[in-house]
Amino acid sequence: MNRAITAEKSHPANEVRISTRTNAQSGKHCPRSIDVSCASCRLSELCLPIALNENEVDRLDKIVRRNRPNKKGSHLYRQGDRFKSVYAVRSGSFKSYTLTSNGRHRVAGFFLPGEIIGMGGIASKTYVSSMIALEHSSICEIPFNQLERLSQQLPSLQQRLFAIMGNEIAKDQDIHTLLSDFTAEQRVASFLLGLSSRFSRTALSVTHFRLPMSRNDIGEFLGLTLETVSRITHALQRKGIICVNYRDIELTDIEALRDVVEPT
Amino acid sequence: MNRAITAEKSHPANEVRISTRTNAQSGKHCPRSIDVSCASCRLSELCLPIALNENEVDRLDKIVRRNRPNKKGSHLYRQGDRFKSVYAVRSGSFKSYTLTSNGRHRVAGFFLPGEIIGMGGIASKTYVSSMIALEHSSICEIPFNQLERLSQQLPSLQQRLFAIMGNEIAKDQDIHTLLSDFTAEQRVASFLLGLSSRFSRTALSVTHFRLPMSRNDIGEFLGLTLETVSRITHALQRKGIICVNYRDIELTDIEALRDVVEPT
DNA sequence: CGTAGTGTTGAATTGAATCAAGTGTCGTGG
DNA sequence: CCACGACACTTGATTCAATTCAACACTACG
Repeated sequence: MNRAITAEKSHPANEVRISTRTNAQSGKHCPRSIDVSCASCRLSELCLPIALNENEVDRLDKIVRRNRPNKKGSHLYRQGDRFKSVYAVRSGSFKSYTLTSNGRHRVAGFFLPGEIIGMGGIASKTYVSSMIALEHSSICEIPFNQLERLSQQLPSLQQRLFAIMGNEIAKDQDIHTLLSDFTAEQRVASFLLGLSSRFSRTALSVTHFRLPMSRNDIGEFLGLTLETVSRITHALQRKGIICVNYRDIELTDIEALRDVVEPT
Repeated sequence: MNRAITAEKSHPANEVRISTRTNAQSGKHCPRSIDVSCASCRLSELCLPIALNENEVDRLDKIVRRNRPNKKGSHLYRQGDRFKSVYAVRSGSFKSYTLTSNGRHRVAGFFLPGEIIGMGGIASKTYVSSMIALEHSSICEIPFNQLERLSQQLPSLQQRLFAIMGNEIAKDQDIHTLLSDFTAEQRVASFLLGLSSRFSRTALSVTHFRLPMSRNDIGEFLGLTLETVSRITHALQRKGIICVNYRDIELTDIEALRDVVEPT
């Protein structure tokens, strides 16, 4: 049915290499390139640099490490590792998961470009979950003690950090609502809407995207089984609200989808 | 069965008044008193002042407002109110709740002495949940822009704030696990253990305490109905693991309770 | 001392999990 | 480049844990 050509697909993996070419449209570098500075990164309006002036971004830039891209399935860090850095997703996507006491997986969250990873480890000095790349991805590493020191000198950076962390806390409250109040159908609908709005900041289309995660991942995140996720997506399709083809999702009626989450 | 005399009960409500008497045992003021300084507050090892030196605590102390005690059922703030301050619980307890789209309540969390309230509002500049006193309680108000300014000058305060917020993020992940993975029995057991360890920092007994919240509150927090909470607590009692008498809880076999959460 | 609110308990119902069998897709190695 | 095998996904039948509905008991507060 849907032959999706997503933004991801337009960057074949073998195109990822050191590059200094500028992005034709925006004058900003493709975030896949290793040597992109914060000032020239296409994601600078989403990420840490918001509200920093040119000089401040330069100073932030000096402590950011742009590592080699992460292969699909590779770990950024593991639960229990010593906390050293937070990370900003540059391209691709990650999932964080914990191993529960009974040995089962549980997905704690998904992370898309522009989002900050690893803040759960600040207090305990230990990462509280493992982080794994869902596809070929790249990140910026920011050593936290340096970030702390710098935000001591740059009030707007400190402010930005408090805001990012406060936002994380607020977001977790929404997940709490979802898990304690919502039916399976509401959860899946809410999940798709959330992904859509997060994709909208970087992807080509708000209504048509490719899921980077499996049904099982979605289930473990939403507190459902993979079978239920599959059943629900197809039920939503039968109602004409979305169009599913494996990981290819098209939201054909966003209003109806919102109505599933909050019946009016 | 259990005639509980809790720490709370030993401070009759009418004892709460302006006072400069020092606490006989510790030389520190009773946290109920309105004019207790941070330096002399019994909770200083739990709250913001940890890791601050004398001079730093004094400067923090200057921006803290010690408001009149909150009556049971009174609101500290409401969902949607403009964010101005974070609060430290001095005595008593609070619950935060949100009104979901369908008009139902949902309890986001409970807050005990020494814990910090309101950080979800930092990013949006608006409180994301309402906060209500579960009993006669008192708090310290800390205007956030002043706190930000001060932590710009005091590295250890900034560090402490990052740690508190990071801890909040890590804690939310545990709740996520609880809600997506645990059975009703595991949730209740985990909830009781969590309360116990939090009470242990300020209350007289780790194994015997009085719940400040109703079965309905617990249910809304754990994603269960009040009937289920009631059934489970009595099932745990029948197994000899706890002893319930309305809001009076005694953990008679903590090891067995841990075993309910993580079967070995 | 009465009553509204809070908690307990039972029976019936149901939404999602589990168990099970099959189909489709994609990455890999020949 | 194609074929194979592993994995991901779909779909159906059955089971079960928790909800819902309902009636009643206890407590605590004015």
